[in-house]
Formats: sequence, C-alpha cells, structure tokens
Amino acid sequence: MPQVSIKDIARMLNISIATVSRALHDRYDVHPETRKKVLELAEKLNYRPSSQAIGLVKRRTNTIGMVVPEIDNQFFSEIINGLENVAYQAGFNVMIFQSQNIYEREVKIIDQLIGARVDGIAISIASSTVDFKHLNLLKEMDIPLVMFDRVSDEVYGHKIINDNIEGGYLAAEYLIKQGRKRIAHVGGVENLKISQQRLHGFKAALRDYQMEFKEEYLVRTTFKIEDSFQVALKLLQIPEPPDAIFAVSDYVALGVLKAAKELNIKIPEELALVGFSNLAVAPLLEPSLTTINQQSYAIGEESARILLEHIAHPELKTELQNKIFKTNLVIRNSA
Amino acid sequence: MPQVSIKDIARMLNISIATVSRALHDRYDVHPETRKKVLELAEKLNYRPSSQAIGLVKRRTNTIGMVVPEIDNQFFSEIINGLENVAYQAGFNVMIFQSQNIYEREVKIIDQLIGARVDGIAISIASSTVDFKHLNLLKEMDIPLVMFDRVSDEVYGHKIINDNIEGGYLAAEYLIKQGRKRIAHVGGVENLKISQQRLHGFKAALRDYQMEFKEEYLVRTTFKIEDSFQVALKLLQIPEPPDAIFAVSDYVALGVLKAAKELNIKIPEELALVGFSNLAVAPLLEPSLTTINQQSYAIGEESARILLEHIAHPELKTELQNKIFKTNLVIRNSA
DNA sequence: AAAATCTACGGAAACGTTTACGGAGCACCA
DNA sequence: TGGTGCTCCGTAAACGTTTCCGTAGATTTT
Repeated sequence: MPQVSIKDIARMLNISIATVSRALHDRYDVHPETRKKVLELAEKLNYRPSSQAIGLVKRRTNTIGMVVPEIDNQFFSEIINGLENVAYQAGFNVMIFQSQNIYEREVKIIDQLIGARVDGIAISIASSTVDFKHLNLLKEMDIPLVMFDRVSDEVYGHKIINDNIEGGYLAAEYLIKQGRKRIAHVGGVENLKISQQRLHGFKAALRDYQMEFKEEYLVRTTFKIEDSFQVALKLLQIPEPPDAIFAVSDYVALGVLKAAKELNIKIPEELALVGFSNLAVAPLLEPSLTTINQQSYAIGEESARILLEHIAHPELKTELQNKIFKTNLVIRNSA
Repeated sequence: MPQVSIKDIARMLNISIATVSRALHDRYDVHPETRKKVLELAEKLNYRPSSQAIGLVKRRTNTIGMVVPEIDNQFFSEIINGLENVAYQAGFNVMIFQSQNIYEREVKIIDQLIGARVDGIAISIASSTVDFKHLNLLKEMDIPLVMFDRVSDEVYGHKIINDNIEGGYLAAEYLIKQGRKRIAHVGGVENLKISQQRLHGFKAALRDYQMEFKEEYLVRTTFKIEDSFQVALKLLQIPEPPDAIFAVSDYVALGVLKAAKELNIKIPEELALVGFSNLAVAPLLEPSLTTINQQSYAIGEESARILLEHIAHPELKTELQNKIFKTNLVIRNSA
C-alpha cells in the first residue's frame, strides 16, 4: 500500500484527520484508546509524514541549503561534515549542491534553494562568480546567508574564513628563513579573495625581509592537479628557475610535485615546496609536504552555528558575523 | 518583500490565481497582455515557485535521494558527480546524504527521503547495516531503488557494482607472477560484500597458482587510513612477515604505506603493495601505487540512468538490472 | 436539578500550487 | 436573429498537513 496519508488513516478508523494528527503528535486532546489505534495503524501502514505538506503549513522546513564548488575536494567535504553534524544535532537537514565553479549553475542552485524554502543557506562562492545579485537577493527574501572560505565583500551575509594573509606570510617567511632566494608563487584564480589574500601575505613577507617580488615568479592556475602540473612545468623551465615555490593549495602543490619529478628536480634540495590546506595525504607523499594547516571541520561547525543562530533569532539579523580562523605552518620534508 | 506567492501576484493585478499560473507556464489560454503583466511583476517581485506546493499537487518532486557512507572519499564523490550530471540533464535534483556507515543514521535518512517524497533512491549501503527492512520497505511504497558498489542480495532493487572478484584476482595474480611467496591481504569489514568478493578473488588466484592461503596473512580493517596503519603495523611485525600485501582499498594501502615507512621497510623491494580504487593521488605517492582501477564516475552515471528509466516506466519494475563493471590492473612502482 | 467544567473529537481554514470545468463576451456566419 | 465557435478568464477541488475554534456528551460542582 504505497504512500499512506493521514486521510487514509482517518478514513479507515472512522475518525477525523484532526484527531489523527493530534494522536500522532502525542497531544493531550485525544483518548488513549484512540491514540493507540492510530499509532498502531500508522506503524502497520508505514506512514511517513509528508515534509512538503508540513513545510507548507509551518512555513519552515528545518532544512539548510549548502553550496560548495566541488565535493571531491577534501577541504570542502570536511567542511560539509562539520556543518552537517551541528545541523543534525539541532534537528536540521542539509541539502548539498555543487556549483562546479560555474556561475550559471550557482544561480540555478540558489533559485532552487529559494524554491525549496530552505531556512538558511551556506555557500562557498564559485570562482567564476563576479555578479552577486543572486546572493544579495537572499537578504530581501529574509533568508539567512553565511559564506565560508570563498566569500565576497559585495554580498550581505556572515563570513567565515581562514586567515589567508597570515598563511601566505608564514609560508613565505619560512622559505626565506631557509635561505631560499628565488621564491615563486603558484597562485589561484585571480578574482578569488583567497588567492588575493594568500598572495598578499606572501608579498608582505618578502617586503618585511627586504626581498624583491619578481613578476616572473608569479603564475596562476586553477585548483586542479592537472592544470597546476602544466603551469609548474613551464615555471620550472624559465632561464632562472625558482629555488622555492609556495603553492596556493595542496592540490596545486601536488601538480608542482609531479612537474618536479617529471623534470628530475630534487625536492627539497633543488626546490623547496610549501602547500596550503594540509590534506590527509600530505604526510604520505614523498617527500612529505610542508604546508599551511587550515581548519576545515571547524569552519563547517561554526558556519552551522552562526546560521542556526540567525534562523532562531531573525530579529538580530543586522549583526553580521565575521570569523577568521588561525592557520599554522606544518613543517615536513618538502621544505 | 519576502517570499511572494502566486496569490500575491493575483491580488496585485486583480486577476485570479489560475490565470497567473497559466501565464507563468506560457499556456495558450491567456491574453498576451495579461501574460506580460504577470511575468513582469513576477520578475520584479523575485517570485520563485514553491517546490513543496508543486510537489504536493503533482505527486512528483523530480528529485532523487542519494545515500553514501561518506562524502570525503574520492570514490564516492566521483560517483556522486556522475549521478548528478545525468540527473541534472534530465531535469532532476539530487539530495545527498551521508550515513557515516552508521545503521541508525541510514534508517533515519531513508525515512526522511520517503517523507520528502523523492522519486527514487540511490544508495551505497553502510558497512554496519545487517537488517534491510528499511530498504525493502521502499518496494512496498513503489519507490525505485538502485544500490551501487555496496549492495545486498537481501534487498529488492537494481544493483551496479565493480567486478570485485576479478579485481581481487588480478591483484593476487600479479603479486604471484612477481615471485612473491608470502602474500597477505588487508581486508575490509567482513559483512560487506565488496570485502568478501575481493577476498574471494584473491583466494581464487592463490588456488589457481597452487599457493596456500594462510589465515595469519588475512587481517581486517575499516577503510580509514589510521585504522589501516595500526593493523598494518602489527601484520608487518609478525614472526614471518609478508613480502606482499593486497590492500582492499587505496585508503587502506595508504595506511600500509605509512606503516612500512614507520618500520623502514622498503617498497617494493621488501614489500610489494597493491591497492584498490586508483585514487587521484596514487600516481603521486612515493613509490607510486600499483592498484586496481575501478570505475566510479561511470557507476554514478549508470545508476542515474537506471533509476531515471525506472521512474519513467514504473510499469516495468519487475525487470531488475544487475550491472557489473570491469576492473583493470594499473601497474606502477609499489609492486 | 441546574450550572459549570472537562474530555474527546470534528469542522474548516490555511499553506502554494495545478488543472478540469464552465462561462462571459465577442465575432462570425447563415 | 440566433446559433456556433473562439478567446480569455474565474471557480473550485485537490495535494497532505496543522491548528484554531466550536461542541456534544459526560462529569463534577453548587
């Protein structure tokens, strides 16, 4: 007997749907005998309440929508886990969507989330997104928004990030103190704030240690291993190649590593390498990867907390949160 | 103006909601002038249809629910990508949930998916699940089900897997042909069919080559790196340690690798290692990992196709599909 | 015995849609 | 002039819930 409703149960027991509803919710206004009959029949028929119907009348779905660039990236999947755990404990569901870094897809996802009437949205913005109308729309619709990791100042919402400037600084500083002279940076997509900030920290360290920043030592790539491999191949073959590289992410560092092996460049002797993220495989590589550790699980948890807080107290919506998590350097063998 | 409905638009234009609905759907029965006014106002007010309400009346959500053990596992996230892509192209949404390999969570997720009235479900069963009532319930409710990778014969539904027996056989055969004599297997959770099948293939190869299977060379672990590391540490320190290991997955192989490094055991000289999955990092490890390549993206695509087909033609529901994807050995430097 | 209170239930509106049906208004033709 | 057909629109039911309000009957109070 497929898809039983409260109406079916009411009809079969010759009582009203109101009574069935009350019985299922363990309300005072129903005779124990009746309640028992309802519960038993509901159990027998595998009754499952329609969250659509409930959402309609309650104007509340207890669901939060989550948008990440991609799911097959350990950093994001850890954030997802952190967010989910906190949300579940508060009785909320999480709907996960991937933008694949494609702007159009992101817009479509936001529309769908609005259509699904989620109670709040957590997003890490796609790298190709430069127009933020779809996100600022959420404010007008009274849908709480938190951005994590990939945030934008042009959007109205809470922000939770790692201290990318500090991370960039730490990486560069360490390479400098190791005595490296020709320090290059394989950076990320230019319009992404995390790329800008990590580069900013990198430059700041050079400046503080009176080292010149050379344009030819700055190249850009996506966060994909393959792209980074290609870019690194070129960089390592210029006339005066770098003796150290700060990669904007561990995935990028993996590409650099591959390129170095391809060119028979010894790490760390001939080339020192520092990544950013501290992936689970980082210690297992050969050489193990020196990298900036950034918090992921905690960012997910904090995003959920702030979002749930906002949902619970919409009246405080003007108080936008802005959290910055500390980073730290994890020294291994690649630098 | 938050959350505008079709009613609001109707009221503001002094027309009926039926007309608004027709206008929005570009139906014939509405005057061009009226349609124009409706569309403009809808646009201006940022109207987004409520998928809840639509789902209610259409008895169709165009959504499929997906349940994976964990998302921070490249194998599963690739399957997710494959499934999503096919589903999106067919106009379906995908709701992703993680069971974290916890049975109770899986049951709860299924209940929620039923409550959300998804049109179909794709699942990879949790390793701790031994009771399948919650899944067989779906048949009674006429909700199409496909299981991928982690399937069960006790459940009514389509099945899509890799040829794990073949994979296990290929791994063992290769180690044998390399002249290894003490070949061990670090296996997965016992009640999981993939663990059983890979072990089965492993044993079959030993038998075919007249080699004895020794109980002390079979150990078990979860699919986590850390657990596998611990188990491998012990295995590699027994009186007559193995000279080859077939790991039930690449994540397990990573644990073994770590243990070997810890104990200063040289790979592949003193220990040959073969994994299972062919993760993206496999070629980047030192030594690069010889492993069984299994299809993930394709499994996701096929799961979606079969599920959508079933949803489109519910009358054919008795024809359960059972697909097995080929595996192959990828030879690198660890064996 | 009448009045007040309590218990258990039903009626009905509401949430936001879709859609079958019917009908008003108009033009056209015989 | 009356019928026919078309265009455009409104009414209302339905989807599955929750919840406010009302009320019949039983029980208690005065």
